[in-house]
Amino acid sequence: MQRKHGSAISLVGRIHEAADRWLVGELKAAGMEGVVPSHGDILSLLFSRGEATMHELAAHAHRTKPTTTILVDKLEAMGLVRRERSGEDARATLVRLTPKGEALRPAFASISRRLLARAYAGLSSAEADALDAALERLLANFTPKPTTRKHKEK
Amino acid sequence: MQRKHGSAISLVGRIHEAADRWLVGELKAAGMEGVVPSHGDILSLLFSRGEATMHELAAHAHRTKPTTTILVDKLEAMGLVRRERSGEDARATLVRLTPKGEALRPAFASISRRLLARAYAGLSSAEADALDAALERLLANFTPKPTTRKHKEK
DNA sequence: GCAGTATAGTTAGACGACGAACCAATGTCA
DNA sequence: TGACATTGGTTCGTCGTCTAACTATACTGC
Repeated sequence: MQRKHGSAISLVGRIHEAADRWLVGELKAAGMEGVVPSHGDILSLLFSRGEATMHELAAHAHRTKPTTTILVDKLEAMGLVRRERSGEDARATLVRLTPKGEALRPAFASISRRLLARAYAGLSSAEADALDAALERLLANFTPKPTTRKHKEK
Repeated sequence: MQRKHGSAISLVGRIHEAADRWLVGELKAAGMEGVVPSHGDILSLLFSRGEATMHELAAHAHRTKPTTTILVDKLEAMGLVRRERSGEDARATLVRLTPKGEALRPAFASISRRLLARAYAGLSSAEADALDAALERLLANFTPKPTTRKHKEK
């Protein structure tokens, strides 16, 4: 009996951890010591949208609201973002980049680019596409709620 | 430039989390409330080897030694394993299954089997092989070079 | 208007994991 | 033989994350 396929889940866990470690190192090297991948997800939405509510940030980072509170607390303490009460809905908090946060945009873009380059290194374009498709499938296989939502963009 | 081909890292993180949640649920359903995937890695080595040192368990579970100490503490508190001082090397601790731990073997095998079935569901055998190969590649891409530990040149 | 419910966000407590520092036993070698 | 380095494990403090419970504001139907 040859070694059968079946290591995907274990590999996925290890890739996740290795990529996170790599990211933390790059962020630190770029002068963002203590910034962690989830902070990156927060910032990434702000870079593309300008402002966002805690709720939107949580959804984009795939983190819970309490976690998002803590993440934004830290970014605020680092002076990278600021909170602002929404005028339209007094319950909502709008988070926005400070100039200091905005200044990180290029470093972030560079790290993102290098992350992908490193991840897909050694794979042909076709292999990369097949990988993405297979991973989407795996995720769907483990996602409890079948949202039955069609992919609009693929 | 067509979009896409670049979500692998994000997907990997989400698959990892989703699979962990699924596993925790299955373990709980099998009467192992509070047992977590890393505990499963510990037990899995014991099922196949009979006994192991803390060091070996840590390596197999891809966890640090302090973490492994805590993991084994809990399994011991649950009565699933016991520690034993090694006769050959008084520094080493041998961990072994208790009868109660041994009794979990079939439930564990079932969960493992269903984990893989679920993960690879919807993929052909060729696709599954390609996925495994691509994931091995990704992991290698992020694994700090263990080979040349001398001066590195880029 | 107001009661009941839903939504935005925070606080509190728990847990898994890690790095640093530590102790104890073993190995090395002059 | 004895000093020093190495290895096996644990303790301590911290971090990121989660769930549950809480506050405050908004919405809805009568």
